[in-house]
Amino acid sequence: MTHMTPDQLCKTLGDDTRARIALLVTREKELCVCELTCALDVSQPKISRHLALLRESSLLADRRKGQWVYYRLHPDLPNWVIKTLKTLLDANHEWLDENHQRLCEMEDRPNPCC
Amino acid sequence: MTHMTPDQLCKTLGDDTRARIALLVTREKELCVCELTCALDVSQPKISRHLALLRESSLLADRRKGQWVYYRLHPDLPNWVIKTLKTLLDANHEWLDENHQRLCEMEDRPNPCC
DNA sequence: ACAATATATTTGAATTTCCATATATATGGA
DNA sequence: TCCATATATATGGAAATTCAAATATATTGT
Repeated sequence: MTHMTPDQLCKTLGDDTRARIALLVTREKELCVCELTCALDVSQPKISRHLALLRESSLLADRRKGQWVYYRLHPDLPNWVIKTLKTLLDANHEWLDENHQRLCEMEDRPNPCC
Repeated sequence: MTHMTPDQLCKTLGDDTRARIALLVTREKELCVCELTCALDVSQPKISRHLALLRESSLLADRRKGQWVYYRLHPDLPNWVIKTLKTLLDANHEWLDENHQRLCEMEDRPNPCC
């Protein structure tokens, strides 16, 4: 996406699943699909579909590492987008808590971090 | 709305018309329906419908003053919502510029300010 | 009461979004 | 090559969203 507008960013984040993915990734720096599937406790195709939208909107970037595909915030995001994500994250840790918990308790994580 | 979540806020702002209204109101403190109709150059029923959504999501509050109805940011908004709006506004003045221009050039404004 | 202005709501159709299910593709190990 | 795991995509239908057009309501002045 050449130039993200406020409504485009918000539309991308205006869905429970995508907002949780985006804020978890903002918090954890990098997560793979199976970690997100576990953290959100939804089906893999559903996660994958929302990840595709987040990718297409240039909010997330992906890289494959072996059998896993990792998602992170897109390195070219304008500062105001990062700032917005951080504001949302900082004020809503409680809202994300259940997802974060499940992530921490996940077994056989590719890269356990907590 | 008892407790706004990030995805709910973003969903409300995830539409061109509503994002422009919200950011213009954030910038100008208070605007009436006819000012917004002029600034956005869209039909009155369209503005009114989106204002209803912004009202129902508790993002905006309204007050009637004579024949005009003024909209402002809802006084009970949590800080992170205000902060998010200001971040979006500060980084996107250019995006709003055309609307702001039309507002300034509007004739017979109830309360001209620029 | 009537007319003019400002704002809100309803209706119906078109479009978009979302999900579950099924299936396809990619990688690594045996 | 075959199988298991990880991830992506296609399909079809339900639900939500959006708009234009028509209409309703509220306020003010005459």
